[in-house]
Amino acid sequence: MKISKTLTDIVYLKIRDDIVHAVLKPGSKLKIEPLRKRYDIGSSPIREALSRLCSDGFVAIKGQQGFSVVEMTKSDLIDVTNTRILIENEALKLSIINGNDDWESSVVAAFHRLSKIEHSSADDNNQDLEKYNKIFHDSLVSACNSNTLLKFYNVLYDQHKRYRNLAREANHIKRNLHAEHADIYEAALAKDVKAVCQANENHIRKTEEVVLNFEKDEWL
Amino acid sequence: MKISKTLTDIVYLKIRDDIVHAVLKPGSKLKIEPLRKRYDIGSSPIREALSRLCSDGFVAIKGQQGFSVVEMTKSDLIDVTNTRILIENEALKLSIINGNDDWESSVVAAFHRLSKIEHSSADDNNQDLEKYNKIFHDSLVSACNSNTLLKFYNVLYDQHKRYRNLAREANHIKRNLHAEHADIYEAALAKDVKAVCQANENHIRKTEEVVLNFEKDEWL
DNA sequence: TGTGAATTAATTTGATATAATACTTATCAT
DNA sequence: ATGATAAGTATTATATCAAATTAATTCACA
Repeated sequence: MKISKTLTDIVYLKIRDDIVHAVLKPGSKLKIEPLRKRYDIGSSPIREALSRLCSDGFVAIKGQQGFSVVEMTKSDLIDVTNTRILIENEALKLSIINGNDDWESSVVAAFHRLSKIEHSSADDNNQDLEKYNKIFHDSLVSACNSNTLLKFYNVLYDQHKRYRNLAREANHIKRNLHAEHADIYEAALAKDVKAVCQANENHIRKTEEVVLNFEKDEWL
Repeated sequence: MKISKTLTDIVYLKIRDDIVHAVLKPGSKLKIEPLRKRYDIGSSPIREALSRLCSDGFVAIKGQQGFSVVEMTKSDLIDVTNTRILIENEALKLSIINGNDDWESSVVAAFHRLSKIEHSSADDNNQDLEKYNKIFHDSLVSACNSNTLLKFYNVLYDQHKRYRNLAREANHIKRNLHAEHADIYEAALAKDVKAVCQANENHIRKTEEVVLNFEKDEWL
């Protein structure tokens, strides 16, 4: 059997990525014809990708009035933050309870890899930071044994990432990401559920704290 | 401005309903041509509706091999049950904390309406039971003030309903649904968060209990 | 303001191209 | 000769495109 990604799959990931990185701006209309040109494909794959993104919560649809990027608002940030903490902490808890030695070593490996990137001070390493940050968080919840939690976790991770990208650009507060990750890491290896959840909540709430204190002109 | 539902919207709800009621069987392939005939529309609205259902977790897609109804399995039932309890209990908690008098009276009204149906012993009232059951549960969580939780709640409610329909048909255990609802209702009005969560968990776990004890031939 | 043509854009259809599956036939080792 | 496997062919179904339809929006004019 041949392996083959469909155009819909490809454009789904591209549009999702462009929304998360605010290349496609919150609230902006997603007209089919411009998207066709932008991604150089027909309207069907575009529409199918947008349909999936609707259920994921990145795109809104209004009957007969087309698609648009969902807005970013303070109340949405609060909602996404709280729900992400609920979901991710539950997944962390289960992962610690169920995790075997393979899980543990995958966490060790991911933390080590991420730490290296965090300490390197190259200017163009944001791509890598994003990538290995996700791999680290993925490894932590990977033993939770719940497809539903993992699905919600992935959606909320990227929804939250939209706000994180805002916070990073503004970059008021000096943030020690490595220390935050180390807190989670230590507690996870110690299998201390309560401490992991606390560290993870602190980590997630940092973004909320920064972005909620934005001045008007820093907000979109 | 005119109000107008798109064909995609309509067929999305129909297919979702047919999956929840096992008219479209778990694991079965969802070929476009038969669905076209069944719902009497073109392929695009069908494919867009199926794309949304993918992200909702009712439909699976494999690149170049089309759509299919997601399987029902014991491990999925356990997963959906646990996650639904997590989400719905959180929503209940927030609803009780935030709920004002309007919320309270909407709960009273919904409970009263549901009770009437539960006590009537007409044979063809399953449609109505489903409807007012949902309205009652909706009213309980309606003041939670979290769109994300409500979205997840709605998805999990229907995913769980697939199993509930199995349980209802088999109907081994005599189940006093009214008493279960009354427990939730009393605790909600008393604003007793802990009791509401316990009553809601009991309610949800009844289905799990029944279905997990099925013999092989009762399972799909 | 309100009404109605003109324009733009969304939705839907039907047709085409491409990939997966089923089926047939041919090949080879035992 | 027989059974297993591979290669090629026919069939079916998916994914995609492009055109047609229908609804929403804009704009001119009353």
